[in-house]
Amino acid sequence: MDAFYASVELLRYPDLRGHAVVIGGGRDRQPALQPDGTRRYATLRHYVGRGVVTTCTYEARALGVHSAMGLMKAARLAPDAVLLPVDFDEYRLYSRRFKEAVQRIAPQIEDRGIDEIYIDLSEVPGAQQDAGASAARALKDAVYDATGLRCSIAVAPNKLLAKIGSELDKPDGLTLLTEADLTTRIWPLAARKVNGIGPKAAEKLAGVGLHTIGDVAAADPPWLIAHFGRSYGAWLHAAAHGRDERDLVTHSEPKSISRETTFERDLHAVHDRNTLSGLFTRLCERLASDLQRKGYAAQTLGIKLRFDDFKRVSRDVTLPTPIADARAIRRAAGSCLKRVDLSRRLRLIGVRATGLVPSVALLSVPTPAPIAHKRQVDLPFFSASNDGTV
DNA sequence: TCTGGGGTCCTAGGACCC
DNA sequence: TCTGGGGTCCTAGGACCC
Repeated sequence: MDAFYASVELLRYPDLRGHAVVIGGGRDRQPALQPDGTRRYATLRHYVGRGVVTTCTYEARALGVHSAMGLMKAARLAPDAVLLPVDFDEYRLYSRRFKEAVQRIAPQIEDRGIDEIYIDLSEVPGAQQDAGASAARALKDAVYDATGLRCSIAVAPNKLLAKIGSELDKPDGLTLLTEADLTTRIWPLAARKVNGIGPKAAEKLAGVGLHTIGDVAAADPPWLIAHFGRSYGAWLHAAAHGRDERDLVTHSEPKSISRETTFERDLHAVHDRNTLSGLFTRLCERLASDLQRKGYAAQTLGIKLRFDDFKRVSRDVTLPTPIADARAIRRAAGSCLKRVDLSRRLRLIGVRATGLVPSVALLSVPTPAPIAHKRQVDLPFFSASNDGTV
């Protein structure tokens, strides 16, 4: 989907169409309705805080603003850009709508987050004609009819090329790629355009003179393996040659559920003990409610901390029996916290549940093994969750 | 005045088991 | 005075993605 969050906001605030609009920040910045019926929007000018740009309109991008940029920096580049708060419930609603519209045409889809999917066209009637152009156009039309939103589609022999191709003609793009296009259209692109080559790998590649996908394709495979490891090196070679055998993944269970928060100012474990403790408890409560709502209990609980120097640590603990209630989560997370040196100020704290088991399965579990592993924390064997399950 | 929040996957070492 | 060869689970950290 093109500039997804921003485009959803434009449906709600059509008077912002054509303006630089940035979605991001935490605090409520809901546009105020004035007596004359017009809306008054907050702008980036004078923004103070630690928020980042989640998405922005193409007009804002033209000014140099992009996703993940700090709002303070964005404010310098585009002081008059409108700043809107994120509204995930609304985006999820539109996400469902566009995915359902696609699914009516092509039932086999792989979810890649709120605004992105892979679609298997191989069984879709008519998709083999004109290299998939009319099928792609039908999908774009269906998405627009269902949501009023534009998307960019690439039809390609595999997921790797489809993903690269979908970026080539944004916004409202339609790209058709075959293996014959590899050398002319893919190889000139920056290596970073490959899904799986991130900032670190791109920097390392550039350090040895490999800048484009074609550069990587031309590199000697044993050399790539020697420098990037057996698995990643071999993958780099295959990816640069447009090879990708991955199937569509149409169903998956969550592996982890987490909640985290960045403080408005850095907090110290001793000096800000009460504030920190309250925030920590609230995170555990939100995590517990997420787990219960989604029907999971966690075998392993962990914390994530980010210090004022941006260094990150994590600790986790595996429990004798899965838990989902806030008090047990708070206790387990608290035991993790005790294992960290907290002399530095904290910037972020997070709680994470892994080893997820469907909570219905817990009903048939017999008495948990009473022998405590040395790493296990001393916790009650049973924990009752809020919905009454044990 | 830097740098959100929610995820996945991989690696690597140590404990432990057969 | 020499210490195999598998395997799994747990923990910590890091790269990457949306």
